Amino acid sequence: MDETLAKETESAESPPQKGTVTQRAIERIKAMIGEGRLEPGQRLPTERDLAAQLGISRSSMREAIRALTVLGVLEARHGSGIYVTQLEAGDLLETFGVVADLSRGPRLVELLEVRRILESTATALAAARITPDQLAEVEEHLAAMNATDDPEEIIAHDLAFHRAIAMAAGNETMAAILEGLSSRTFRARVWRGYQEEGAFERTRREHAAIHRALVAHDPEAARAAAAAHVGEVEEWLRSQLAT
Amino acid sequence: MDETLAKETESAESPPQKGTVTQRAIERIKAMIGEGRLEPGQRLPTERDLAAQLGISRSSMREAIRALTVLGVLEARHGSGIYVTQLEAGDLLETFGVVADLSRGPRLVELLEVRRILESTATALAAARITPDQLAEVEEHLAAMNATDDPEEIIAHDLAFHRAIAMAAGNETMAAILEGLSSRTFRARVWRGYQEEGAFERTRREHAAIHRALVAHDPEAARAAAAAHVGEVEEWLRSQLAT
DNA sequence: CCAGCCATGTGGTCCGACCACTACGGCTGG
DNA sequence: CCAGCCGTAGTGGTCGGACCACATGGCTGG
Repeated sequence: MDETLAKETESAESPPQKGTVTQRAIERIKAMIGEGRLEPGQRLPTERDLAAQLGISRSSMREAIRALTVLGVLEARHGSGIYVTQLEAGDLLETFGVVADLSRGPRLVELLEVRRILESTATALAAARITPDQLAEVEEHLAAMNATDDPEEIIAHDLAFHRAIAMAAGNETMAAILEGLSSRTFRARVWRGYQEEGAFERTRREHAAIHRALVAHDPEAARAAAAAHVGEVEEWLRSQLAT
Repeated sequence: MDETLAKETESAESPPQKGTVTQRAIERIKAMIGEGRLEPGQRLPTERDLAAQLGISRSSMREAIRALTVLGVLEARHGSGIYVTQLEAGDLLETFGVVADLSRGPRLVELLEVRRILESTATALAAARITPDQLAEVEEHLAAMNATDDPEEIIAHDLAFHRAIAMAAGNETMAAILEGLSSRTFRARVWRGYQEEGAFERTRREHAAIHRALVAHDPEAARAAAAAHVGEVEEWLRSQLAT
């Protein structure tokens, strides 16, 4: 019954001891992926095997896996196994939405400032590169947004409108960041108050301006229109804070 | 064998059933913070109490806590308790570094493109707003970087140089994002090859140009210098990919 | 030959025990 | 009386095992 000594014999480990066991496991797996020993889409060993390999309990290994799961690095399929995600921008930047959801006050303005910078550049790039097909999708959402007065639907198409433009800019990473910066709950929180001031008409005009610039393939006009569009919301939010 | 009915009797729960128990716990805690029921810095109930409150096991609750910990929302202090972080930009955007570390190939270029856009704007803002104290810190790192030839130290001061500028721009969120975009391992990976081409001299000149623009409080010059600085690395990396 | 069942293996959940560390308060010695 | 030590209760961290829910693929029976 004296299994106490069994622990001492394991002293031949490489990393002496730093941080919690789970934290080390997270780093180990991250390193495996970083070094290319685990390819995107590849299936990992079972939780039980992984735990055995790293010499930790299954509980700790599960915490490590859960952590990497919320980070968008791993994906667990019940009954099937654990897989490495495609490690695409969308996978890894999903957590960005959490930042937007939990930010308040001054930080919301900072977030919008970042969005203004990125969105204006993305829209300018889109104006130069957008294809007829992509332009058609943008127009589709623009029309759908003007055809309804259900706030939910308006927000959804507003989001899709900007997403389509970001995609046309040809930088998936930027598109994913902007997606997070405009996450559903974030928009809902801001729009509630913003729309009460009859800002919908102004929004419609601003969207039309952006659309015109895209059709004309005029990057500078697109940049200005997009910056003004986000800037409007930004200024309104700034004024709200002063209250 | 008919233990099937035992499940049906539990129908008196608030959330019917969606996703895993742990996932629900994560959302619940996130919601508590979002609704303001948990203030930054506040201490949470013990793991055991929290698990009991949500009607789940301690194991599942621990996974939820671990998930929120890696997201920078919670902080667990061994022997003391679990606390909500200050929810500042730095806390929540720490995970951004993971994206940079795990990205490869074309995505690295996209990442640098985002950085170029943000860094150039941040540097322009800094040129307009920087105070003598902040400028002194920038110069300190600039001098330290030129005074040594230890690659590790150079990278460290290079990072600090840009961080100081981002801080001077007055947008902590942007600074935190840029910090993640220039994470240690990310820089190390790129620099290894970049410096081999004797790019250090060019880097030094570019930093000097940025510094001059800051001293002159010339936003446009600062924007151009910063964009060129990041653009150089970007172009080099792009050429590497073509190989 | 094919549909449907079932054995197997996987992640998901729970339990209970113990360890490592912190914090706090009482106790001791000056 | 006070300072400092020390014990103790309480917390997060780790472990091992058991069982459940689900996915898969082979097998069986038609």
